[in-house]
Amino acid sequence: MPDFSFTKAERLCSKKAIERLFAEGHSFAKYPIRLVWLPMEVTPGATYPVQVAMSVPRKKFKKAVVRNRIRRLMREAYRMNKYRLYRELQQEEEQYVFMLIYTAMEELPLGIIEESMQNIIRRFLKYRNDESPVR
RNA sequence: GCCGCGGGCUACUCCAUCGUGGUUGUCUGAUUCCUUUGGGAAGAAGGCGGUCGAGGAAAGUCCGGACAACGCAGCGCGCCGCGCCACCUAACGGGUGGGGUCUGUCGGCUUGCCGAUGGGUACAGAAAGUGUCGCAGAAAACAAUACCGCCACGGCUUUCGGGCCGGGGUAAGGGUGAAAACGUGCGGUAAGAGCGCACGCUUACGGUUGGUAACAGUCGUAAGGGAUAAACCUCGCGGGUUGAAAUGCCAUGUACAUCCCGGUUGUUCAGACGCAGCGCAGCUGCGCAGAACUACAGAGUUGCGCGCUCAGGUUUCCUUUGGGAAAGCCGGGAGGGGUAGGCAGCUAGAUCCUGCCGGUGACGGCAGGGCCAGAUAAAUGAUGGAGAUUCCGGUUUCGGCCGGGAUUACAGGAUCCGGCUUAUUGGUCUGCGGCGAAU
RNA sequence: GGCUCCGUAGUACAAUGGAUAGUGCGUAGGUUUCCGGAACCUAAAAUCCAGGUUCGAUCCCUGGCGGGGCUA
Repeated sequence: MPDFSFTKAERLCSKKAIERLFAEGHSFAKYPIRLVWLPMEVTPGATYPVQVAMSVPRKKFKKAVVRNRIRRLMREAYRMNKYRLYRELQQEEEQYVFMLIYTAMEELPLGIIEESMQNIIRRFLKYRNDESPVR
């Protein structure tokens, strides 16, 4: 049985790292989520191959309750599917930081978000070595 | 029972699995330190278990505080806020009770007042001064050059009813306007007018009665006065500034680095110490450090000014002996560099619940019990089941049964409280008014 | 988190508390021209919302809504 936990070490908390991610990262979108990603130097002590942050734009969702709800749904979808990502990356010994941005204009049910998350993980694993950089 | 208006309370419940932030117990334990090499101490992270984990508005950030930092002799001017009275409160622009005023409903009649019962109310001063009042209207605030009208007088005219012209009187009537300078009656008059009188109304002042007071009643005197202060303003009261990104500590890092601007003055004085001179008791001079006053350009006092406080005042060189230059010191500014990590602040408090007592009430007092989020790219979610509520469809022996759906609205802590405002679904309790029925 | 400013036609801006809210550009129609441009004429089109003060509100006051700026 895969590990479904989602601890602090798996979250992206450093302000510097986030700034670097947006400055140098690559991205692609699969409705309703956009992924921004950046390979990092491999540190030997790291227990997780990916650190991730979720974001819901305030411009599209003015109410804090709605933003919180969508972010929780995104986190649930990531939590249930991240094992697919870890399985491959832990063999290759690669290190990445992710930013998941919600791009839809309305709140969607968990099923659609989860499906999109699986698609994004699959696409990332396939194309991560030949994506062109953004910005 | 129905309808309308107002107020209070509440915010689906339980179980299982996965996941999550704090805290705590226990186990494992990277790594570091000490060491008598036996061991001991600290401890990132993780496993398992216990326990707690968003709101009535957490929102808007509109008021008031707590708390913190800096500041604080005092005075004047300005600015901002508040504004019936009393009380509550830590405080308030909030609340409670009362007064005035406006207004809805009902009843009564003397038809514009009284009574009952609700609701609203930024409600000090317009009789200190200034400003404004478009259009209409004769006139819009020291009343008025009187539009229609009314009136006498003079002149002309006449069909003898009157008509026209002139300079006057008149604000009672018409008309205009949101607003026209007390109301009614009588007197008065050429016609009129608070011009006079009676009754009444309003306002101011003084007395008096009730009330803590606002205010109300009453008596007397005076007056008859447009509105606007959410126009300027006057009066009274209050206000130091900033705001948890405050503030303190640790870590990282540079540099007591660079550039620009301004300032760095004099006088007086007693005593102590050191040195030198002399006529060696002592006196004089110089030095060191000190006190008082003072000039300077600043800084602080966070709207400004006065005032107050603070700090700078040394060294070297040049010199025409007036001073000048450089460095140091003090103050201000520019630009640049570093960190954006951790700990404290940070959650036990004007606290919550229950009961009793005081008060019309807001609220206060006493007793007992409870601990109720502390995150920091920021924790509450997902799945399944049961109950409850509710909606739709079918069925019915009218009790229900079956199937499907929804669980809702508004909405997420960010230092913490007290209010206000705004958003809002359903349920429930309750006050008042009306209608209907029964007794 | 705190502070501050603003909201008027499609757009950029005006408007002592007072008549039918004005100007430029734009839009639509017309005149002119062989056609178009330019010019001229005409028209449509707005005070963010809800209350209050006032005889009367774009303006004054209160409360919402929306937008911008400053502050590390």
